[in-house]
Amino acid sequence: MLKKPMKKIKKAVKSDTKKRAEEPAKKNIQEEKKPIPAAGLEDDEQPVIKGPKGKLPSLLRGMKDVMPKDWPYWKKIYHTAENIAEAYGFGYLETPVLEEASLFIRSIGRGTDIIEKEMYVFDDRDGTRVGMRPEFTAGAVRAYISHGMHTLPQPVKLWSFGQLFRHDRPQAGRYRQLHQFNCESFGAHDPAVDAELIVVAYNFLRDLGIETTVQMNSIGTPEDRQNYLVELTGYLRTKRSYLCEDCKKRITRNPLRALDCKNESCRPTLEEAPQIVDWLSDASKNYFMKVLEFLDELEVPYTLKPTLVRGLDYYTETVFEIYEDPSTHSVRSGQAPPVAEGQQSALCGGGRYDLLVEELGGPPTPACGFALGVERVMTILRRKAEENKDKIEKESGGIFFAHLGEQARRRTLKMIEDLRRDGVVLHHCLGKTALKAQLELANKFGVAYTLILGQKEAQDGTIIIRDMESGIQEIVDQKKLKSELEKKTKNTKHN
RNA sequence: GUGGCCAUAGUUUAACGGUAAAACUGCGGAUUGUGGAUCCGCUAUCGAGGGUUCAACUCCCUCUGGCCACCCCA
Repeated sequence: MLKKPMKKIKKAVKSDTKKRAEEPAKKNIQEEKKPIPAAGLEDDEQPVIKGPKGKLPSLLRGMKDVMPKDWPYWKKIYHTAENIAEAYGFGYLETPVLEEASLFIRSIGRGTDIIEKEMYVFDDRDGTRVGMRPEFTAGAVRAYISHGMHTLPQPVKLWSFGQLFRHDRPQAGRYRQLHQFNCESFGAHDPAVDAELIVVAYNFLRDLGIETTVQMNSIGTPEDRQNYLVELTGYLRTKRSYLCEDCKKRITRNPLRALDCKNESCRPTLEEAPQIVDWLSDASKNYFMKVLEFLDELEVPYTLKPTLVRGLDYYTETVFEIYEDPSTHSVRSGQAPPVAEGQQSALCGGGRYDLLVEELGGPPTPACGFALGVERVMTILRRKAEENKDKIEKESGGIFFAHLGEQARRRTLKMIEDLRRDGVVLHHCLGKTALKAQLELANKFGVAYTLILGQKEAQDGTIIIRDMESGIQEIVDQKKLKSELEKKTKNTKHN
């Protein structure tokens, strides 16, 4: 019925775009791309009812819709995060997506990629320079200070879950709008705090069925690090000719990254490079040892990774990253896993930042935290679901309500309303009159039972309950419907 | 930000320098009280713009988008 009009609309759309295109045909593309502040609104303000005008705006690069079929995964991840965080005594904190840009710049650091090329920054209508949060810590610190949380019993433990924005080049497991599960612990300089955070992240992943290993390092105090960097760059410079092109660039840009070089030819040189551990003060070394002891105690598997540094400026002492344990990947002979590319990137990263609170204007407050990439976890869960064919998504169940005849149709809504109030998950389609069509739908929804209310039943005050698997039907008094359903759904649940 | 590969219906995939084929899904139907079967019908001017050509989805360029590597990060 709708086909013809649709076709017309589509054609109209096409010809419309063609006309538009023809007029400014001589204009080059750059001109068209110029921001058109007022005109930008015009299209949107047209009444949409008449049909689409022009091309459907595409999804912004690096953005992603969460579709109904994705939701079971999201739900699972969110609830796992919630359960874990609250079990460990973290309180939920939600800070705004928008903050003064300077907050992020000051905390993350001017030279970092996140600030230099990834943060979404713009002037608000009142001229305030605002940034969309590229990470959680800065906002949490701001909240800690501005709400005077240092007067609360320490440590103050906070967890957050939400979206972040980074104008990065999209890739598998990497988006411009991303979600993180974030935990912070303020006010305690205590190895147990670091260890607890790691355990929270580790257990979260384990609860989701992901086996991981933690990579640990300490980068000491800023002074330790500075001294070490001088030494390291000095070393790399002397060995310059032995290094690959990338590493040569890294000497000035980010010497610590060079240590991580995957290039075989660099390895011998880099293995002899000075290690940061040797440049830590005794206090830092001691502290780090204690963190590791706690991890041993907690039976968290970890490896030491002297090359581990974090990309954010505020870190001090303990830093860690969590990766999926490669040995747990089910390897299919010869074939590369289809979706598994995200495995190389860290699922979680974090560390201690003892100076940040004070730097941002708060009282001197040690702190530690981690961030966990939800999309990356999701990639793994998806892959696992595919491999094991255990579908989280197929939570079949629920009930379909079919009706037949005017009288029944009229009563249907009311009955559905009552059932819903009792927590029954109901599907129905009042628009369809044919019972056949309704049963077809019921089948597609995958419900366990279909209720059939026909003319006869409507008059008798009865209703049919049809078991969709066996096809067995029974006629029940409408008044007994609730109790009958309860019985049945309980039974199926126990099965 | 740099480099490589890619872009056809909702999805997965064909073909061809002369206006596109199929599968799955969806919707409608096969005389309104019975589903998961079958059959029939409908749904794409081929990501966008420009160029070459009598003619382009098919060749070239630009843009946009996707994937991957680097970079970086979660």
